[in-house]
Amino acid sequence: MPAETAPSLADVLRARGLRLTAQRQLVLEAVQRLGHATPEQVHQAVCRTAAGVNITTIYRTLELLEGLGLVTHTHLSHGAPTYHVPGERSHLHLVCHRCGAIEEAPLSLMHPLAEQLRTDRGFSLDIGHMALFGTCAACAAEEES
Amino acid sequence: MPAETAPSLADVLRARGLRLTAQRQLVLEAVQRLGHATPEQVHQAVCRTAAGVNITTIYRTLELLEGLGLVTHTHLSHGAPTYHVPGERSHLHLVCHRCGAIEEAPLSLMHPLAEQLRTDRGFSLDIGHMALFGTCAACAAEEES
DNA sequence: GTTAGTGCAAATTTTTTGCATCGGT
DNA sequence: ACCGATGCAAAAAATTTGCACTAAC
Repeated sequence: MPAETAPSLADVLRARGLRLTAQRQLVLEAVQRLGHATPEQVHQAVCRTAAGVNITTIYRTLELLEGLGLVTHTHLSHGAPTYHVPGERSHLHLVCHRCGAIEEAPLSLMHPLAEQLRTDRGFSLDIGHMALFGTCAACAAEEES
Repeated sequence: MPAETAPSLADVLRARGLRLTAQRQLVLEAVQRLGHATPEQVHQAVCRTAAGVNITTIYRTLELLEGLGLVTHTHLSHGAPTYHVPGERSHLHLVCHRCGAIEEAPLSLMHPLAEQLRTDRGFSLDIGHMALFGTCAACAAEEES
């Protein structure tokens, strides 16, 4: 088990004098399980276990967890922020601007670029989850006709 | 002057039986000039020339222009879609998740990756404008402390 | 003269905020 | 018991839709 990947929620919270609540556990768990999900989707997932949880709490909790470094968000396709656990289930998203399809690709494709950015400008690419936009093979074929 | 970069708005519209209006000209012009801008910013820019233009028209026109391939949108940092002319003023955006800073980098960094994606999976990366997320040098330094 | 395009207002959708209550420590 | 966290309702943003009027063709 990798040492840095498992800072327990309880510990992180306690370290800052924050409280461990069922909602926070559920939200983190949902984000981990879903891989990448919008606040809406997290809400639905959480509600499947604890029906009464308010959407407001989801937003507040996601924001908190992000501040704590336990989750991050990126923007896949259309205006919907999606949250995920850094380093977990890592892969690239190739989002087709034309048909909206999302395919996944191995993260290793990014390594050379990540390396160069770090060397050249000290910028550490978040390669946890990453969205790249373009035109998928199918749509590219159509456009040529 | 590159041949493919200048399909006149009038021509594109006429080809589809659509009408050339002042608003459409102004919106396209604003997107070109601003480089990358949210609907809101486009609205403000347009209103500086033609005060009465409604935000609704901005949304509708951006959608139309995107359908015509004259502009595209991507999501920089926080939930705000930004529109730009494909191939124009091209550069990478490096968005810092921590402090929100956006720095620009030359597009050439992406070429190897773009090449590989096209070869491997037929995916044409939209390298017109592109946002990469991560931690900037300044924030990375802070985090180490 | 036709009919697409625009402006306006209202409806939706998404996210944020204020405040009383509840529950972790 | 204290004070942070939650739920609820309402506010604030952001985006979309319906419809009558204007203007491009």
